Amino acid sequence: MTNAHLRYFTAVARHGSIREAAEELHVAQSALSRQIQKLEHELGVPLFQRHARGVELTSAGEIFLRHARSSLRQDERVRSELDALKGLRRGTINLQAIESLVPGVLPQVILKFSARYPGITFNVTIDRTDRILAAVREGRTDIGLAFYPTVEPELTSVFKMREPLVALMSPRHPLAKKAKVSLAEAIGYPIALPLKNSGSRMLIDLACKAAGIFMMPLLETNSIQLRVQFVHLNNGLTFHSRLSAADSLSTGNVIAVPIRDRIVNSATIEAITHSSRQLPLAAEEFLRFLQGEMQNLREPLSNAA
DNA sequence: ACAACCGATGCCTACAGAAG
DNA sequence: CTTCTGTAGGCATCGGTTGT
Repeated sequence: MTNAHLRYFTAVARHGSIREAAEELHVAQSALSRQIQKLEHELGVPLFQRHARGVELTSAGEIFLRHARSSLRQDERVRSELDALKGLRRGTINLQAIESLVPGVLPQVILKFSARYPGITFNVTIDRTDRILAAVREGRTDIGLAFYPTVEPELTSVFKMREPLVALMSPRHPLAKKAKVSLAEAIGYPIALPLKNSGSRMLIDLACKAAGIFMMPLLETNSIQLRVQFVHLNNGLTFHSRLSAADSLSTGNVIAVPIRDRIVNSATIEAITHSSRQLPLAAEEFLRFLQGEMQNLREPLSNAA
């Protein structure tokens, strides 16, 4: 049984399909099917039940999956330690993050880190908080950067920073001159919200529920840019985390006003890892680096765009 | 009934390593 | 260097299932 067998097996388990896994692995379906059969023959037990629309792990498969994942992680760790020993500092950091970290944080941090460790490459996926947590839980990514994540026993919050939502609006908006706006004031205007089950949307809904407010959005979208355009053209309001707002503010089309609400202001961005998984050295080093950089970003929010 | 999709399989090639 | 053997993987195709 080789490392390739374990990679093949975990890919098929993840996709629930030999064909899809083969696509991901860039091998032919037939080759993958054969390797899985070989693995099953070697172990003397079927790992998958075959169906017309894919495959499903057997209970033996479930047990073997835990072994395979832990074995692959251990292998990855050993490789990165050997690389470190050679002084090469090679490796790839797998990262899943929320979109709001794209404009003002990730490119700069990755660039600075790459200048210090040129041999390390990045594989970054942008997604919603719930999917980021699932990716960390299932070992598909080293580090998750999530907005206001729910605490789970399998996950560890390595560090967090407070990241209140702010209200974005046009500089000509009637609420633009206020030092703070309440959610109750906001509902009098056209509102654009993130999609349900995004981290920031769940927080807004939670805050509205606690305040006894019903917020009816005119627009729901996962596009930050669309929400900012909506606000700019429509005299409306939207809510962003402070970091993503900073980028939109630089255009001068919108301004940010803090929100008077305890729940909205309790929001955090957190770096999440798997509780029982030892990270590759490169990922560990990046996490420390990121924590330092994100602390440097904590600057007062300015409305003077 | 038919198309689309799935995993399994026959046959083939490419490649690496061992033996002569 | 050549030949043999084992292994992995690709192409074409088959039979089974599912949705229309």
